[in-house]
Amino acid sequence: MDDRYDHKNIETRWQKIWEDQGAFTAHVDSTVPKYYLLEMFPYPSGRIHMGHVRNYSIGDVLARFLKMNGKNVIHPMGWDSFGLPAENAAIERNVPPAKWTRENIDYMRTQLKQLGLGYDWNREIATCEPDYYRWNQWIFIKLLEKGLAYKKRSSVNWCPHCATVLANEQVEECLCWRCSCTVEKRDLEQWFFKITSYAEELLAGTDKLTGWPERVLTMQRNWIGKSIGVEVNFNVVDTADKSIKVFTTRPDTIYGVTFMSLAPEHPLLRTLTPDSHLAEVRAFVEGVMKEKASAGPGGLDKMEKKGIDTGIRCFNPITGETIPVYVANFVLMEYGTGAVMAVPAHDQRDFEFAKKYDIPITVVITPSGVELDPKTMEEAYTGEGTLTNSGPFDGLTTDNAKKAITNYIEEKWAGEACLNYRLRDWGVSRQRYWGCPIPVIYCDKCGAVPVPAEDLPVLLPDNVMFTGKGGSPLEEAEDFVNTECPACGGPAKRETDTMDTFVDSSWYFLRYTSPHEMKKPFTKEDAGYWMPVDQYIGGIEHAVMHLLYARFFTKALRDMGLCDVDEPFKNLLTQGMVCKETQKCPEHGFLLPEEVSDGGKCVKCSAPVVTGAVEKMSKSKKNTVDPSGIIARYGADTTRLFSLFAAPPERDLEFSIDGVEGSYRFLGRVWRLVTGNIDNLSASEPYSSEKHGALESGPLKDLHCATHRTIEKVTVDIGRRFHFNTAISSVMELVNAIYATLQKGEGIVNSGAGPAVFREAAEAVVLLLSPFAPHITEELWSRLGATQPIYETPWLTFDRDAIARQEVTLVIQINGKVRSRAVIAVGTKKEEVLEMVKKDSRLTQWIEGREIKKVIYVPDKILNMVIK
RNA sequence: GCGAGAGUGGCGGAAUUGGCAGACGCGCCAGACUUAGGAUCUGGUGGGCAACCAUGGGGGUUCGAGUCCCCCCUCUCGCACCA
Repeated sequence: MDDRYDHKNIETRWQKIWEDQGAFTAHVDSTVPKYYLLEMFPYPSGRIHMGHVRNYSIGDVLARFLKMNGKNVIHPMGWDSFGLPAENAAIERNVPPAKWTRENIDYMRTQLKQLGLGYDWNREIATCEPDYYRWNQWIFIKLLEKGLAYKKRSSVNWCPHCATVLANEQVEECLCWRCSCTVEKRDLEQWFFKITSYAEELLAGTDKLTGWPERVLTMQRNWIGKSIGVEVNFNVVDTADKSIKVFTTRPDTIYGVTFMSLAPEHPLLRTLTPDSHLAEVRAFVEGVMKEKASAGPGGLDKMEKKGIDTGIRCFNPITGETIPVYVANFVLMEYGTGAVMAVPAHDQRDFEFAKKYDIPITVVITPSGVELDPKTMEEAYTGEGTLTNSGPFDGLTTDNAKKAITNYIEEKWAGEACLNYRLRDWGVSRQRYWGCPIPVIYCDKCGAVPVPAEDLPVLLPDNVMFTGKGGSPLEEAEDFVNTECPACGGPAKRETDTMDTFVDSSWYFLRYTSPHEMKKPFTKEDAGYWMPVDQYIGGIEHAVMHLLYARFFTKALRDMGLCDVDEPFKNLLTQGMVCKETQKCPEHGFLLPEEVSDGGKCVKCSAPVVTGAVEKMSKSKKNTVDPSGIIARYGADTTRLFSLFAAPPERDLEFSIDGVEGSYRFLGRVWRLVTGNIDNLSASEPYSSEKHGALESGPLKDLHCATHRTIEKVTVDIGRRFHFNTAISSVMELVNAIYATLQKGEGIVNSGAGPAVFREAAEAVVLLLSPFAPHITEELWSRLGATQPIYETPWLTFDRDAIARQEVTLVIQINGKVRSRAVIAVGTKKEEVLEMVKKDSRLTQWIEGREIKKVIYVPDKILNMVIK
């Protein structure tokens, strides 16, 4: 008997069959409902990690399930293959980035195939290939024509270590998101995409994305940061036409303004500060700048609020009062107008500031029933209330006053209502080599000229030097830089910046629909059929940047007439992280498993090793697991099954080798169930009541019922809830039930309808398990005599009659405590149940001599008697 | 500080609509087969001798609460001087 579960053979064989037969090739077919399933494509870093395994296993379960359910599934895969690591490899190991990247892609593609993932590899794309990035450039030029791409000099975040510009989103608490070194400010000419033009639509869209997790939507709303308010001009005293513009969301408090605060970077400080205060203001501003630069991570919020009087005075346009203008360290130049009208009574920051510098506090909002006294107030009152000390507006509620005072300000030409967004335009320039060249040529006569569409792509030159000295290698590539002006033919120079790699990933899902199109990024027909992505799956780390940019691109492309979708991703699933416990030596820090001896000692110093917290797998914590090793030892099916069984997709997954063993054991159990009974199973066809007659009560009927219940549960769990862990557990239960039936006696499955019911159950196990463990199930399916592979086999439907029970166990409670159970016919009436209860000996001790005050009866479920 | 999510056996996790808490798996215990077992199969396994007690803690609603309401604690994530 050498028919053991040989995962290696089975998996390579079926992977070849799927590939040879083009099992997962997708074609447009308007007669079949389409389903676009997409997982975030990986950066080709060299090897896949457990996070990929999890992400792609989740996707593959859905792809296979939906295909079996009659959907025309498109399930593509590709490579987000521009980016820094390739360049670092070039600097450190002298490998050209293109070579390094392509080799990584080849290796990782093999790894993905080893997992048995059902991708349409005909649609594979790599963003670093010219036939992809030429369309990046094409779109860039379109954006330029539409006024959605522009260049401006601006202060940017500069990472000295990575020698590049970072987007705001790539800066976390003043540190570079990749290398964690302190980010500096630099002034550079940068290309920007005008995402702010779409701020309102991007925000409004968050209310329509009902298939997205609420927290992702919240993060995007926060990021867009819309606020409704007024810009108000405060005229400067002793000048004819100078004014300072402030932005406020609280026009209702304008009668309470007692001073104004400017950001230290505010340009008017230079021109308006009187000579008498100039030296003092300059010293203060310089001090604050220094402090900000050295504050480091999270330092800003800990900085003490301070400021000084600039000597400038201006008029409150509504009250006509003269107020002092301060410069304050907590006012942000980046937000609003960089100037704030200060209302100490109703803003906590202004309150603290006013207390510190003895500035008057005027109360203009009265909360209901409380009189505020500026002398005794200990904090600002920021809530709603009724206006007071506000001239004609006294007595209005805050809400009404906002509207009324805004109108009044507009009537007096003192300002206008406006919306303000925290969202900034998207800076896309990167001083890097391994990215998509920005298709612009600079000519002394004609200025910045876009490269004509027929000259695309602007190819990345491969004869460049990597010195690692900072700056872009493209700047040194003279063949690349020196060119002709497309407009006048004169000598000109190319833009040497490349695009942020988030540009690449902002439309790749559209390219998948027309991966071989030569004349356009994609065709309207293909996109029209396949888009939007029905289900997108990926990590929560992309909640803001990638997903917001992709939404922006989709809308911009729509407005260029290239496609008809408003939102690219209908449903979004953010999977949890893959974690594992860490091991730590007090002396040597985190340890690899091989650095821990059998006795739990550090191999370097013999100190006892502490098993630390369960944390996200990362190289620095030395708690990673290479999926290749797991696949080699246990097989792809086991690896997939484990990563789907140990936790629901959206939660974190804790890796455990014992759990992997458990999954492997289960597959072995399924294997033996089918192969060990193959003669019996082959001799029959699945049970049907017409052919085999109705089943009498007993083990066979129970097994038939369990089979159909499992079909129902797995169908719902995969299709509606994405709870693969419970789907798998219910298949395990069915397997247990089959074994238990076999245990009850050989005769049961050998005679009468036995073989048919057994076959039906075994087929259900194989088919229901197939999205999770596709190889072993294909193998067993063919051994069961199937002529059609599982991926072409329809999903199982369940028989309502088989599930319907004739009898149920009724729980009988006394005062809410379970005291007995009774098997009753479905639909038994309350009176009949009460009759039975009276005869139940387990209940007499509770009921006898007591008064039954109340009886609650939930048919077929529970009977609760309240007694005294 | 604001917002979101979570807290259930020794562990990962079930419980879909307020109705038997702990499915399924891991681990552990016992047994069977066996030269052997890290294979396989079978049984047991929240705590407590029991009545009973148990879903982070405390109140409440209800015949009945892991599930609903109020207060509090802890953890994770996101945002954070946003005017």
